[in-house]
Amino acid sequence: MARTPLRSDLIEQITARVLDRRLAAGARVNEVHLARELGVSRTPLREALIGLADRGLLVSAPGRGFLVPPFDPEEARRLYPLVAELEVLALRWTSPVELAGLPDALDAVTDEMALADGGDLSTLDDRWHALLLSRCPNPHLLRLIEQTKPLLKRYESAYFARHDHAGESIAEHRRIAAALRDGDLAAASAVLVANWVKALAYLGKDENDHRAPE
Amino acid sequence: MARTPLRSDLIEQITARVLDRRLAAGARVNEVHLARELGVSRTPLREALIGLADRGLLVSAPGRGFLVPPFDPEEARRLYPLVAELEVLALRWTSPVELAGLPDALDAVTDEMALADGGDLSTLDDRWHALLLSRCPNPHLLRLIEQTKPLLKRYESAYFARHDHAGESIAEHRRIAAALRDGDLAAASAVLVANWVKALAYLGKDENDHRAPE
DNA sequence: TAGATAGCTATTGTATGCAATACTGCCCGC
DNA sequence: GCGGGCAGTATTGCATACAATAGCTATCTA
Repeated sequence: MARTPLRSDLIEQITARVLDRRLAAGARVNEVHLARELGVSRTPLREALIGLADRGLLVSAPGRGFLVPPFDPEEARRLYPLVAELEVLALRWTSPVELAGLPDALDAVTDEMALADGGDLSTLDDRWHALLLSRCPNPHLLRLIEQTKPLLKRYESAYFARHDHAGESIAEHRRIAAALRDGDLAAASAVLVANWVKALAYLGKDENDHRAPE
Repeated sequence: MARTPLRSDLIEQITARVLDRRLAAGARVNEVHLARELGVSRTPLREALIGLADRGLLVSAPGRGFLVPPFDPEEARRLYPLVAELEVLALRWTSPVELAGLPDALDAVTDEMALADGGDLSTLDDRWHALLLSRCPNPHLLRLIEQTKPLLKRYESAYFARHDHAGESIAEHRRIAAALRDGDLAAASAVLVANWVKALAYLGKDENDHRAPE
């Protein structure tokens, strides 16, 4: 038998398709077609779809299967502060000594960001945030964060591509690391929230680009 | 076809079985037996199990199916503050005018609690908290809370039964409602967190009763 | 011509079937 | 007596089959 269930791989693949809009916002998911395309049967595919629906990346319409939720500026306005506050909470629950050990590693990733361009930026940003939270001892909080971020990334995918604000974001990352070095959790949290809010602000500029074609 | 998918009912029924320990902590879930017992086939049952595993109420052991996670005092110590902080966040994001409209309805539920006894207390407590959060405009945060509470309830089930602290909890509920009436969000939040933390403290007293039989 | 309706197809929701792994008990060797 | 290995069974994971609804098209009616 498979030592890693098919549905795990499928969740990743389908998530990728939602994020890069091969599965368009507002579109229904045809189980037979998608199963053919992914080379699996409907059973594990449905299991994956259910998992994604539980996380909110898909919605289940009884009798009509699953569909990709339409883009909704309001939803983005709710998701960004939510992730920001969850990350702050994770920081608050990380022991000071663990936090003190993070800044060097964080800055190393930031250095990479300064050299990288375009598509890599988003990946490195993910790595940076994952590292920031990596010492939080509350696995349930981390699970909630991991479940929520893909929803946000759907909106964020255009952020790094369209706006040349990488420098700004990088500077904020360094400020957060510096604050952690000083043991100033409040300052780190403030900049962290600002970082997320700013991402939302940039997003708002071209929110119409994200609407469902209808 | 079913207008409400079977898996929804199954999730409720299985959740109930986990909470009242008909599905014991640490035990494996036998899909064939459980499907027979619930009168459905394995397919929707598995869908329900996967949904529950996504929420953390079950864990998936590749090749070995699903099992009920063992009780872990450490986990309880993480879950209670998490739910407390999430509820505070929900309160923070509820508009002041909406909040001002809540206390009367909240106290009505509290009145019921004062009259009720035993098993009903937990249900009423749930109703009270649901009402408290009902005006929060962030559906994703509410979803996270709803997903997390069952995990906590597994630990909490002994709380209301074993300790005669109902009066204390009721008093705190009234203090929260009063603070909301005064528009004092900080005070309401503080008591709310204290309420959750106290629940955890009581829990700790007989945590050994919650261990898995092994 | 616009709207309703009936029949047909597409698609989902559930059940069953099949293959591979994990568990159990027993036997054997040490 | 005890641990390792082997055969048989139990159980999972995936695939397929079936039944019922949702949606679409075309025709009919007003």
